[in-house]
Order: sequence, then C-alpha cells, then structure tokens
Amino acid sequence: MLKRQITLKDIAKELDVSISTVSKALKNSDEISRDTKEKVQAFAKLYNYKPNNIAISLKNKRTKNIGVIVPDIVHYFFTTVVRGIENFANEKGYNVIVCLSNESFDKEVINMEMLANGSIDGFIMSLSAGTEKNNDFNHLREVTDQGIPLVLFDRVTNEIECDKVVIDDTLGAYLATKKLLEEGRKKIALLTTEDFFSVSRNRNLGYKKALEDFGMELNPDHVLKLPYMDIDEERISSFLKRVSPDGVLSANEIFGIYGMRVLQKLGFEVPKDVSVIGFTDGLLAKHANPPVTAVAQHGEKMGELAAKMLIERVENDYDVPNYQTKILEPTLIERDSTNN
Amino acid sequence: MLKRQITLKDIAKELDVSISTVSKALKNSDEISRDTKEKVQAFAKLYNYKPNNIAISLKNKRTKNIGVIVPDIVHYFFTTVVRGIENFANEKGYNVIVCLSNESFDKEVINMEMLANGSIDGFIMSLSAGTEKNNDFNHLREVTDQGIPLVLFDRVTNEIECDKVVIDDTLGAYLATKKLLEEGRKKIALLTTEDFFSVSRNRNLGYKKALEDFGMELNPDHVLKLPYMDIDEERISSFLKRVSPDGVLSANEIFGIYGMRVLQKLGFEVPKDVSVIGFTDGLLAKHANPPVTAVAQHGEKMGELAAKMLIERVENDYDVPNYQTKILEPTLIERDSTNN
DNA sequence: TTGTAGGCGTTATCAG
DNA sequence: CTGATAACGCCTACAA
Repeated sequence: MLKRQITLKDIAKELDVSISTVSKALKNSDEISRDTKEKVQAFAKLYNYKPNNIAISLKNKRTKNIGVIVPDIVHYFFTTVVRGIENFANEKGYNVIVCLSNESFDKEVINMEMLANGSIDGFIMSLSAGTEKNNDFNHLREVTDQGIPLVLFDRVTNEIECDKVVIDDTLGAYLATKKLLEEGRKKIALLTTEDFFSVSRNRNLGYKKALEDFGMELNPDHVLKLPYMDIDEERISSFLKRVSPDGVLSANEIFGIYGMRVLQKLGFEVPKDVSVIGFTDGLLAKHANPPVTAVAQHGEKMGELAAKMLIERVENDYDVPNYQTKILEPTLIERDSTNN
Repeated sequence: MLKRQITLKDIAKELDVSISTVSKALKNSDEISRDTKEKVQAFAKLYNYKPNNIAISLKNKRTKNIGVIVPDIVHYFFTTVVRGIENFANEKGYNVIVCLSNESFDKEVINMEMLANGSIDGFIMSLSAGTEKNNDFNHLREVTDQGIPLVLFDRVTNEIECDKVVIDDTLGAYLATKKLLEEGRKKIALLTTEDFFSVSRNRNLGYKKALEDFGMELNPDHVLKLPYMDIDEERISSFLKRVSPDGVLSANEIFGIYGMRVLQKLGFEVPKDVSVIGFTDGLLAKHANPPVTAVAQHGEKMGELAAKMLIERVENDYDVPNYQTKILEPTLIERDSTNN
C-alpha cells in the first residue's frame, strides 16, 4: 500500500552514481558536472523526490517544529494567539504542533514530555489552570534545564526564567474600570476568576486601583471570583441579582456576555441602567446585543511575537540568555454596552 | 547552552558496556542480566535519559504525528473538531500538527507539502474555500498516491478516494426548515454561501426540499448566497430589509447571529415576528440574545471519528483500501429564537 | 569531478 | 548474557 518515497539511494542506484554525488547534484553543488547534475535533477523531478524531513532532523538536530501547549482552543483569545504563532512560524518554515492541556496539570505535563524528546525545537505555552493552582512548575524547569527554548505567554509565572509575552492586564482592567467610573457608575461589579490565575490577579488589581484613584474603595461584596472559566449560571445570576450593579467589569469574555444577559432578563437596560465591559475582544463581544465594549488583548500579535522570540532563540545559540518579558498594551474597544 | 540530551552511546561509554546492551537493558529485555539491567536503568533514570523520537521515527518510518489542515480555527466548528482529533490522537500516543490554510488554496498546498515529506503518518483535513472554488485536488491526489492515509471531514470532495466523515447537511437544513414551516412561517430567508462549498450546496438543497415537501417552492429572492464566510454587513442587511422574512435559516453560525441583530434593529421581535435557526451549535448561538436554535454538527465527535479512522489506516497496512464515508446525524437544538 | 566513510540515535539480527 | 554490525535517509569532510 504505502509506496515508499524515493530516496537518494534509489536515485544513486538507478543512475549508477554514488549517493553523495546525488546529494550534491540536487543541491546544485559546483563540485558536480553540469551533465551529472542535469541527469540527477531530471530523474529526481520525474520520480518526485522529496528529501525526508525526519532524516534531516536527525542529522541537523533541528526539527523545524514548534510545540504549542494551550489550555484550550475554544476561547477566542487562545485561538487568535495560535493563529499568530502559525502565521509567523509557517513564514519561517516551521510547523506548529498544537497540544491542548485542557486546563489540566497532568495533561500539560504529559504533552510536554511527549514533545520534549526531540520532536520540537522549542515550546510556546500558556499555563493551565491546574498548573497555576498547583503552583508546580517542575515540568517547565526540566525543559529549560535541558536547554530547550521556552516562551510563556499570557498565563506566565515568575518561577521560571524564560522569555515571556503578556499584556498589561492591570492597565487593561484599570482602563475599563476608569471608563465606567467616568460614566458616573457607582456600583461596579467585577466578574472574575480566583487569584491563582496570574491574569486574574492583575486584572483584579487594576479594578481596585481605578476605584481607589476615584476615591472609592473596593467592596468585596461587589466581586465574584469563580474557580474556573466555565459559566456557573447559578452563582453569576444570584450575585448580579444581589448586587444590582450599574456597571460590570468581566475579567473574561464569557462571564461578561452571560452576565449581561442575566441583567437584561432582570429588566436592566444596557447601557442605560448598567454598562458592561469585558476582557477579550472576541466574536462573542462583537456580536452580542448590544455589542460589548471590550479590552482587546491583541492575541494574534502576541502569538507572532512569541513565535518570533522563540525562533530567535532556536536559531541563535546565545550563551548569555538575557531573557525578555514583552508587555503589550491593551486597548479599550468601545461599543454599545457603554455610553460614549 | 543546549545541554545535549543523554544518549544510549553516552550511557554505554559511561558504564563500559555496548550500546545494544544498554538498549536492551532499558527495554527490560530478558536477554540481559538482572545486574546489568539495574545498573543501566538506574543510570538512565539518574541522568534523565529519554529516547530520541526523531531517531525512532527514522528507524520505524512512523512519526506518531498526525497532520491536520483546517481552513481556520476561529469558527467554533473547526475548533471543536480539532479538539476531538487531539483528544483521540493523544490518547493513542499521537501528536497533532495543526496547519491553517486560511481558506487559501496556496497555503493548503504549501502546508501539505511541508508535512508530506515524512513529518506525519497521515492527514486529516477539511478543504479550504480556495480549493473548493478551484476544484483542483492534485495536492490531495499526490498524497494519496504516495500511500499516505488521508481522512477528509466536513468539506469533502468526490474527486478523491479516501476515508471521509461528514454530517448529513441536507438533513440538517431540512430539519431546520421544517421546524420553521411547522411554526407556520411563510417567508423563510436563507443566508448561505455559494454552491461551490460542498456543505452549502447540501444545506441549500435541504432547505429547498423542505419547502417543496410543504407544498411551497423555493423563491430565489429569498436566498442570499455570499462568496465567503465573512460577514458582508451591507449585503446581509439590505437583503433582510428587502425580504422582511418571518423565518431565517443560516447555513453558518455567524450569518445567523448577525442577521438576527439586523432584524432586531429593524424592529422585528424574535421569535414573535421572525424565527431564526443557524448551523453550528456554538458559543455565539448559545449566548446570543435570545439564544439561537441551532443545527448541531457534533464537531468533537467528528474529530474523534476522523482520528480513529486515520489511525486505523496508519497502523494497519490494508492492501484493499475499502474507503468509508461516515455520515453523522445532525441534531436540532431548540432555543428561544424559535417557538416551541 | 566523483566516491568513500562516518555519523546523527535507535533498533534488530546474528555471532560470540 | 553481551556485543558487533547494519540499517533507517541524509549530509559532509576527505580521499581519489
């Protein structure tokens, strides 16, 4: 069934020359006579010769593969980051191996180990919820100790020294909260996740800071911290019912969208009675009714940057690491869920 | 910088035994004495020996990698298929290399060639818009001619003989249209894409069939066929304004969501004045206001099935191909954008 | 201008 | 029980 791909050896035998002659001829080396080169190249094209990547990888100790491990691929943000990585990497001749940790520590570890045995030249990843919760980064350390380049994005940790790309989450939340405050909102609810998520921690901080800058103090009763990014319908709706906010900031796309619908069902008009802003400028925000003002995280750019940083590491064997953390600026995209 | 991973050779030298002894010892071969095995295994663990996958791939002519080429990763459906593939493949010890064709014929070809040189054991893919439009499948044929297993899903073609997984798009559209008709809707608009998309062709067919079964005939004025899956705000809104439908069927998630908002802005109430049903039971449909009744395509299952079929081919070298086309049943998920 | 030989890391066969 | 050898497909320094 599997018609074996033709190899240098096959060509050599067929044309009655040596393997190295064939190899050189195909590379247009000028060690080889025009005659021989033409003969070999013609034959190779005729039989559709393609060098075997695996053999080349073994020889070069370079696979031209990048391993990407992300918590999931359903949420818009990760999706766009993956797209950014893909774009840049393909441009540079790299393939992208995508693995989903599914927010699970165990699966993240398994995936890393699966890829760390020579399958890839480097990793780009965002920590799973499980990993952030466990606060266990040994699998990352093993990888970096082996000298495999690693770039963390979005959900990062100080425990590991490596290149990183994040957005300024604190600033993003600050800008959003400020916007609500400037609209005159007094009771701003925060829908977020627990502080063990590095991004949530920072977003929660930005929220607090903005309140303080406007002479208000954070009321814990106005904050709902859920353990995961999944919607807990019960808790979100009872929270909003209780708080009855005139402004909502959501630390992710999905809580905000869901929260807005809950409020609408309770009779609130958006943005007349309550303004809503959410993190992630995704399809949900864009197509909600009304469209939701959002903090754009520039995922695609983030992915490109991460890929760029990684490939740079892979291709240049610096002996002084000099790790960088790039911080992108979030942008507030104003839509109809807030006043303007 | 890059601390070379330890190899069999290193262990052999260090322990003063032969490479093959080490290899066997690590495999717990009973050709080797208990003593030697223990010594070798201890040493290997201590120095964190991991067999080099690339070398193994070269030897076995099996990479344990699956190449997945999809048009994009932003739309919910493809996202879920990729997740299904990932799940099943990882379970079986395979990595998934994801490439995005970005709906472009050229990029699809480039990606295939990139992977077809030994990097993967088989392909799972869904045709790009460009490919369906060009009607050019030579890159697929080259791959299958080489004996590389290929599974097509969703956007497939009869031109290529290989395993396929699809849903019954005609039935899906039929069920949706029937639902609208049974509600008493008389003027059902169809938002769809051009017929060169295999899926659209079938969905358009199902729409027509349902109308006919209810004694109505298709009115071309009630159908808007756009060239791509991107929202053309201008055309969609002027179309809906003109038609002023009491029912809308959308052949994808995004047109339906957008169309519903257009109608709402025009003063239509959903579902009082107009019912809306869209293909793809995704986040947009689920979180729209009101939530949209949708044709579920069971992407995750589709992905798992595709992966299963592919891995079966990869691992068993059938000499009679006996290609299969699996057809999944779509499900109508009823929500508040239709009456019940 | 062409060919030989060795190596990338692993495994399998066969000899000792 | 252990080891030498060849092979997977390619590349390259060196020899002829």
